[in-house]
Amino acid sequence: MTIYDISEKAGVSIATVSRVLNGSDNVSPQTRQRVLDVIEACDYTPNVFARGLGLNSMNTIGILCADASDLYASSAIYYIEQELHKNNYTCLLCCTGYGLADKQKYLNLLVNQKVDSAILIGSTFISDNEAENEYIREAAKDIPLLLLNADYDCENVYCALCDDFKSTMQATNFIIGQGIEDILYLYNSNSYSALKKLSGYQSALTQKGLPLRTEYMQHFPENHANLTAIADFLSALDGTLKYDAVIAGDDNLAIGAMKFAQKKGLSIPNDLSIIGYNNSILSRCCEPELTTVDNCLETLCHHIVKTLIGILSDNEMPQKVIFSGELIKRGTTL
Amino acid sequence: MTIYDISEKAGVSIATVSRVLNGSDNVSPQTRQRVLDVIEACDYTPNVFARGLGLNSMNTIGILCADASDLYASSAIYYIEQELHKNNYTCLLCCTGYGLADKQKYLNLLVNQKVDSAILIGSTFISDNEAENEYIREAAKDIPLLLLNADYDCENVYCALCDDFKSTMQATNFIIGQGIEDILYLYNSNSYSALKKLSGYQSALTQKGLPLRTEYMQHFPENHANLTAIADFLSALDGTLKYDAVIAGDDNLAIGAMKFAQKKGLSIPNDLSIIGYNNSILSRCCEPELTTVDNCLETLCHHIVKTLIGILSDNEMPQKVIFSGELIKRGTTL
DNA sequence: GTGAAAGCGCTAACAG
DNA sequence: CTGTTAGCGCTTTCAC
Repeated sequence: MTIYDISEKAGVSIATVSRVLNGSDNVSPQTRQRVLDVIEACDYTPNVFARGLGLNSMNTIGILCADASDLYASSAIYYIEQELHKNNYTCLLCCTGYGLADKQKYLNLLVNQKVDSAILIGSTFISDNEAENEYIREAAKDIPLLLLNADYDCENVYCALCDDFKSTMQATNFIIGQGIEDILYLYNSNSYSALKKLSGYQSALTQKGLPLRTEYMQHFPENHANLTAIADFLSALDGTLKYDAVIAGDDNLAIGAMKFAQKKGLSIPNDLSIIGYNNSILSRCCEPELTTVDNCLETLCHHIVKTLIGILSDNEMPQKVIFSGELIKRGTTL
Repeated sequence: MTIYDISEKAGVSIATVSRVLNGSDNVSPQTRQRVLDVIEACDYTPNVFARGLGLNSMNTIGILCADASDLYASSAIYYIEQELHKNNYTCLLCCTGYGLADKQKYLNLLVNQKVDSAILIGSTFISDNEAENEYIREAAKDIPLLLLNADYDCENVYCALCDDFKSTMQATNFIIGQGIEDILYLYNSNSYSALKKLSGYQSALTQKGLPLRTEYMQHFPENHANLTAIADFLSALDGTLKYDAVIAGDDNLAIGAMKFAQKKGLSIPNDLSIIGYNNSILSRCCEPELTTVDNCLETLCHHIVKTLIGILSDNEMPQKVIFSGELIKRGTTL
């Protein structure tokens, strides 16, 4: 069933059918209805490939994430897909992993697949080593790029992010406000956003006249889904370092810290305060529940899709929007 | 840059370029190399839409899930995407939600998008009310459908599943073996797989001569991501029902039961044993860690993609494969 | 082993 | 308001 069949049955030309299909005004109501009836009767749907070839677009948006099973990414994917679907876009999903070469390959693949745009989830796609961002600049020459929770200044690249610096600073201040000065910062990535958080931690300490001690900023080098490994990592540190609170770069790390504390017999929050980040489901499934930062993921996702639709409709859109996170106080802090 | 440009620069016809591009044998080594050099030099990539139009395929597989942020779905998506990518397929992701109408619309959308096949994640897509599966049969007329953890007998529909009946029966037997007879079964869905689990629970009881009491099979009607609501649900039941163990249809529900127990001051597993399902990250982030069923998701995903590739290569493939789950004993059982 | 040419099914000038 | 027609860029017979 093609546009030719429909045009024949409706007694019009294919151009008219195409007009009806694309909602053009230049069709008389009667003709339009006749065509619509035939389309309906035949249950006809235009061939998307032919349409794509003609329009040079298939209304597809690429979604890039390192790992779709990661809690942050999977929630983002869900929100984004919902919104894109409402706007008649289809989602091409790619899980790149954390290696630069694969990120490049995948983004390039999306460009070649002629997606209308790509959304990159998480700051892992932006490095503080500018040379490693070359692939972003390159892709942005072809399609608009939307970064979720990453900050990068480049033409045709749009960012929506949570102010991780401020949130982490607030979290740290909250701990300091309770008279705790020995605070371990635990992180897992060197992405832009991870470094912002770290720097928020540092600023809070500095502002209060507390010393910056590098041994109190620990980088956990493995996958944060391995909770036991996180606990073991802290155990290995034990004895060398004395601290009364842990601020973690994400909820997984914080849960790892809880496991460490439980193994060591520490009472939370009395002996050890813990703050996570992301307000993921993990923060609600432990006991006590985890104090964490809500980085307004849903808001960010809605915003990013709205921006995307704007761009694709040739509207001028802001290149960067920053939302504020919120500290959710639960049972792991006093 | 089109195939015409390449053919011109290489001094051959477009047919020859096309042959090189598609790995046809009928090209002399010298010509092939000359063409490849030009392609390389120009960084040329064929237009996917034109290719799609000619071949009636863009090497795309649809992935359907109810909710991509669900732990089970997000892991499945990750595994599947990896495998498909290795086989040069691209993934179109759709999150349908749990309503039948939306599932239908989305599956139909995928067919119209001319995906080569669709993978449906989770048994939510199959109902025990046969009329509601009509959309599956319909779509299967156009493209092969692969069901992950659902069982449905229909031409062009292939299933890979974990034997949820057996696993739940084993879990129940394990509890009974500890002398516990009052076992609450908590579930959240009426999907095929959910009913299989329930029936595994029942069979275990029956085999041991224990009574089947409907009030001991509780259906939690809300979203299982709301852990507090699960705990509240059990609290509301409190007093009307006496039980010493909870077997849950998934880890979320089990965590909800843990929260209930903790609120009530019950000691786990001494006062209450709890078993979850899926071996998700939730099962490892609580204290004590959750005894749960590993339903070999990764294996299922690998298998399903292998099957898919086989089908698309016109090989005869098994329509149904069943793997066995495994009870992972952790701290919430004796 | 290679080229010419006819599609694939649609969109969008352009003409009327 | 409607029809004719020329692409879009590729695959694939069919000749040579």
